[in-house]
Order: sequence, then structure tokens, then C-alpha cells
Amino acid sequence: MIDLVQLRREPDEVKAALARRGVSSATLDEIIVLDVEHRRLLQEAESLRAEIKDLSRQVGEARRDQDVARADGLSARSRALGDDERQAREATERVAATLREALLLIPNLPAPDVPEGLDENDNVEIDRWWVGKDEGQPFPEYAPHQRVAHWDVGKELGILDLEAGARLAGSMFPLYRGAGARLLRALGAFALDAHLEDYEEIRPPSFALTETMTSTGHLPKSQDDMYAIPRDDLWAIPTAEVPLTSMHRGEILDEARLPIRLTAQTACFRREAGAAGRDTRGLLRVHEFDKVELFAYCTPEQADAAHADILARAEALLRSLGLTYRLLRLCTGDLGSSSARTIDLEVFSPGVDRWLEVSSVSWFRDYQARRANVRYRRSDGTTALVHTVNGSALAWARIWAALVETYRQPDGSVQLPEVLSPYLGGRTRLTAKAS
RNA sequence: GGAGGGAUGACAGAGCGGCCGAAUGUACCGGUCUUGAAAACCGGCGUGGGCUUGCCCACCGUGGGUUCAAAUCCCACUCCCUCCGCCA
Repeated sequence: MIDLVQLRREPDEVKAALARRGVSSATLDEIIVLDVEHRRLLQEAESLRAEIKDLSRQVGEARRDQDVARADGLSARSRALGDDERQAREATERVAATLREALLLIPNLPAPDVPEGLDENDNVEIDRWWVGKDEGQPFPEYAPHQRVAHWDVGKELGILDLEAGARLAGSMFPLYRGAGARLLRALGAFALDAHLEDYEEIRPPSFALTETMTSTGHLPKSQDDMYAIPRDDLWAIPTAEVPLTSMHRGEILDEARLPIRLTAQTACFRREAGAAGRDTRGLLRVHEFDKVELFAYCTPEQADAAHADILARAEALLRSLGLTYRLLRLCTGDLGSSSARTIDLEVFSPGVDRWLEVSSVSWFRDYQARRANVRYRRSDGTTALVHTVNGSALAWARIWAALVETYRQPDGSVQLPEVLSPYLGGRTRLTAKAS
């Protein structure tokens, strides 16, 4: 949620920032009108309330003085005011609810360094890395045996069974088997171990209440992209960002505790409602995937460093897995609604010959903290909203795809990088079962 | 799923329908004292909102209700604890 006080004080600046993301100034003017109206009604209701409280106090005094006539007179006046007060209060609440609904749909202000653009085609590539780059070698040439899509590799080696997944839950719900399933488990353990020193490991619930989903900005805006369990007012989480952002909901944190850095691996559920038919083969886009998330609650001053740390960790994992990747600065048109700044990491997957998004590292300023009401107490005793930052490190389905494609050998086997060896019981070579 | 108990400020814990935004203790902050610390003593010490910055309003798990007036009475719900049932 954007800062209403800021909108009140500097409407032109807020309008200019949000115009970059296509929010019309008329939309913001409506909010300003609602805000003025809300405060007018609030004052009206509150002064009536004050009057009733004062009269009631006098009734009490009159009763104590045994002055029945005076007490009856006062309480009759107060009773009459009660009807007006109720009406004023109800009107105030109606406007407040409308204001809140409107405010929940307003996206975050983009940071000044977010490039202008309409969609993902306007994202700006800021870096690219591959094995050997640091030693001066050119961008890798991928051999024909690496130019096989992971769904074919998976079938050949018996480690991915998309038909079985579809039988259970419909298409785009993958089923991994044997060494393929183990590889997934290895990746999660490998990443969590890498972060463990500085990030507390959390295992949150996989479902969240509507309120929890609203805190991050996933509701009400992206309803159609979420799996819902209406009977229990629950939603399947699309990312661990959802539970982690609400972990300290409503709390005032000690400044000394910040930054609070958390990591969690969870299943992530996405309906992908708007993406029907696009890039949906194999593991390119799936309804459920595992992801390790890095998250921090921090002060505004700490936010840049926290963001940079998460980005560096995601990069470090990709490098140690020996995967080619690039960094994209998301443009205004592709930026998530809650984010002020996002850097995406995309891995190059030679079999499908595409760059696949495997991480999104974002700074939310106080946008989510305002929705979740997470504050901290500064050394001067005042309170302020925290900043939240998060990023994936990493999303495993697409990493799985990139690994089996990148490391496919001429004989059809897959030789996984040595760093995974301890997590695979030493079995880094995936071969077709003799059947 | 059934029965009972509970939910009040950072924590503990009081609170006959009016003088309760709330006793008291602890913690915390400032001061006196002290070479320093502790102790003792004095003072301060919740959050949010509105505007005429001095005042007003809201908040005692949540939502309703009764009343001139609700932390206090009534109803529903949520969560926690204990016991029973079921269960990985």
C-alpha cells in the first residue's frame, strides 16, 4: 500500500511516479477525494462521540447526587445524539472501506532507476555470466548433445514423468522420479545449507489466510493466479514470500534485531491463468514447483545492502552449479505490483534454447510492511515501517531443466556438477536404467 | 469431533456498568546518590488516527448486541491450555 500521507502532501510527485506504471492521475484524484471525505466524516462522528461521552459522564454525576430529574434529562439528550452518531459512524466506515479497497489496488512507486518500458521485452540486461568468462573465454558454444529438451532427457533417463503428473493433477503438475526426484531434493538442501549461516531456516505452512495473502499484495489483485480453498478461507502460497512477510505481522521489532534474515524452501503454487498455452511444455511453466526463498525485514538504510546480498547469493549458487545466466533490470511495465525495484536472474537452457527466469530479487520499500503492519522502534523511541526485500535462490524446476540440458553428455547420460555430490550420495551421473 | 478453563500494556497480573487507557510488580529510559556498578530514592514509560498543537477519538482476542454510559453484561466466532475421541 502506498503512503496516503505522502499522496496528500505531494500528490504531483506520487502521480508522476505512478504514471510510469500506467496509473492515471484521475484514479489518484478519486482517492484524494475519498480521503478528504473520510476525514470530514470522521471528525463529525468523533465530535458527536465526544459529546455523548461527556453527557454520560454528567449522567453519572447527577445519579450520584440523587438528582433524578437532571439525570433523566441528560440521558434523553444523549440518547437522541446516539442516533446521529451511529449514522455518522456508519457513513465514515463506508467511505473508509471504499478508500481502502481503492488503495489496495494501487501499485508501489517504482524506484527512479527502474527503466521505462511496456513489457518484458523492455527489461534491461545488466550482466551475463558463463563458465570461463572470468578467464576471458567467449560465450559458450553448446554441442548438439546439449540441444535436447529436458522433457526428452527426462523421459530417456526415466527421471521425469509428465504424463503421470497430469494423470494425478492435470497438466503442468510435474512428477519427478528416481534420480530426478533426488536431484530436486539435493538442490534444496544444497541451497539451504549455503544460506544457513546468515539466514534462519523457516518451514512455514503451505497455505495462507486471505489476510496473509493481502499483506504481500497478492490479493486482491492477483486472485485468479492463486489456488483457493474457499471452505477454509485458505489459499495455496505462490511463494514463501507470503508467509515470511506475515511472520511478524502487527509487530513492532527492536531496531537492534534488524535485519532479520530468513530463508525457506516451500512448494509454490501458481494457476498461471493469464499464461494459457505460453511456454508451457515440460518444466518451462508449471503449477507447482519447489523454491528456496531469501527474505529480510530491514531498516530503509539497510535495504540496499540486503537486496545486494540476496542477489549475490542467487548468483553464487548459479555459478557454483556452472550455469550460464543473465541479470535483467525489470522495466516499469514488467515490475510486480508490490515491488519498487526488481532484478531477475535468467538461466540459459541450451536444450530449449531459452533464457528461463529462476529468481526475482525485489525491494518493496515499506509497501508490504504497511499492509502487514510491521514496524520497528528506532533508537530515538519513534516507530517506523520496516522495509522488506526478498528473492529466490532458487526456483528448482527450471534449474533442474537447465542442469539436465547443460550437462547432457554425448552418450545421453547427464554428468551433474561435483558440488552436488554430497547431496546425491556421490551419484552425480544420471544414466538410463537398463530396462 | 465432545467437555471444561482462559485471552487486559514489553512481560507478569488486578480490574462492584460511570471517577478505567486501565492498579501493582518486573523490564526499559532519564535523574539523585556513588570512584564505578549495584541497591535505594525521584521522574518518565502502549499503539494508531483527526484537527483549530492543545485538545479530541479509537483500541482490554475478533465481530455483533444491550445501555445515556461497556475491559466489565449478552450472543457468535477465533486462538491458547487441560481432558476424552480420532489420527501420520
